[in-house]
Amino acid sequence: MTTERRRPGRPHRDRPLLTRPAILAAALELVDEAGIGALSMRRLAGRLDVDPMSIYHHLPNKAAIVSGLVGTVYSTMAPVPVDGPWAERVRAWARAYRDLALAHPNLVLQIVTDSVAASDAAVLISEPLYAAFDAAGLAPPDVVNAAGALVDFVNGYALAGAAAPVEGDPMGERLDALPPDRIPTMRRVHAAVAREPAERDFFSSGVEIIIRGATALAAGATGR
Amino acid sequence: MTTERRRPGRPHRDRPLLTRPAILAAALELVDEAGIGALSMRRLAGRLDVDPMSIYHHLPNKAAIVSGLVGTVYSTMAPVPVDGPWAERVRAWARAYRDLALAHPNLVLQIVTDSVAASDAAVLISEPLYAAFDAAGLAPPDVVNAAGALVDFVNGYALAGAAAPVEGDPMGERLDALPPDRIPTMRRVHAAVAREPAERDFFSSGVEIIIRGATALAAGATGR
DNA sequence: ACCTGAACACCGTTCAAGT
DNA sequence: ACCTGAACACCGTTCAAGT
Repeated sequence: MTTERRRPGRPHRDRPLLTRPAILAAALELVDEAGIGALSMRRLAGRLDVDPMSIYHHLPNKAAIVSGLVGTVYSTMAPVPVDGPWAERVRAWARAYRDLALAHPNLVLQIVTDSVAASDAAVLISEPLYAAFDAAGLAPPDVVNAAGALVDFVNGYALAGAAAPVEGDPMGERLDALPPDRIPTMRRVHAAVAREPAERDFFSSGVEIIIRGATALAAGATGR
Repeated sequence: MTTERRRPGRPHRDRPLLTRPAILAAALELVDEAGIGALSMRRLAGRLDVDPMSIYHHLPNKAAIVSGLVGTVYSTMAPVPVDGPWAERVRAWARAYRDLALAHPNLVLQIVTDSVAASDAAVLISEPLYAAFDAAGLAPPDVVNAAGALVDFVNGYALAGAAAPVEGDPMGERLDALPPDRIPTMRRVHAAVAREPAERDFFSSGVEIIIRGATALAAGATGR
């Protein structure tokens, strides 16, 4: 009935107790459940039932764990169609990237930061988006600018969605608390929207704005 | 010649040694110089030549220091014209907000996160942007969507600019390091841009895309 | 009211010691 | 090669004690 005490030394197994995937899986669970602040080497080790220092034999440091986590999440991005109407492919890419980010709200900050730091994994997932804007007939600089604008928009959106999950009408309450004369337009506009909610959601509208803006920009650049 | 030793007790002055603004100013210096990771109560106290615990008499905790910092930065946003062509006002707002964020690269993450968490200060600065899109004649839902898309874009852009300051052609090198068959479009597009750099910078293009997209969306919604 | 200093419960990481 | 455990240099914050 005595709890077995772990002893140092190489484990007598053909397979080691600890593996990189097992560590990352436990870390992702921890972050999903308790937030990025709860991810510490000691807590993670506790969850794996192992000495904190054992982890360092598989991942060099905590930063490597976090970027490993982000890489794992990138690898779950849903596939995007490689043919069909280009605008539909842009929409599909935006949805897939957003879903990836929002699947792990506690990791959004790291996902977004890594995406803008342009790690290999982050660069790779952008290819279908470039291909879609390229298929639209945009000139190379326009492809880069349109894809960048869309990525930045989704990054900003994901950050907002994760930081301030919407319940009821928090924006309305917040606006009511501020001095009316400082934000007349915001109050009026928000009141109008509250009376008659928009038929298209905020995310889709942002994507549509960028799709139409990119085509307009390209048309204008080539002389209309 | 002996360095004077600090003694506990209320200081015999008409003005206290420590004030909230003095603490925030020292904290901002610390963050600007050494990064957000260098901001600790002990280091900050050292810089103020004070016991770490003294700070807690002016700010309740470290989180309050960080949000105080963000608030200070918001308060430095350059004014945006309240009349003139609406698109020009949108451009001016975007530049002012971007400049605010990039003025303190080590604080960008906090600025952006706070902006999406919609603190009072973050809401207040958006009023001129709403006013500009309202002046453009957009319907209320379109105003909200266009302003949101622009804010999210600039947030994403600022994050990218701070996380990966561009030197030389890092994107080109990164693309060269990846398997060519995985990113054919990105390679081709980037090579074309490298040969003939775009005349308009990435940030301005993003803003322009959103301005044009918003007007196109509004025109389409009203039946044309 | 405002400042100090010891103490508590944590961190990430290095290093030597086990098998 | 892989796991352990003590140790080092940090954290944020509470609490009692000074004036």
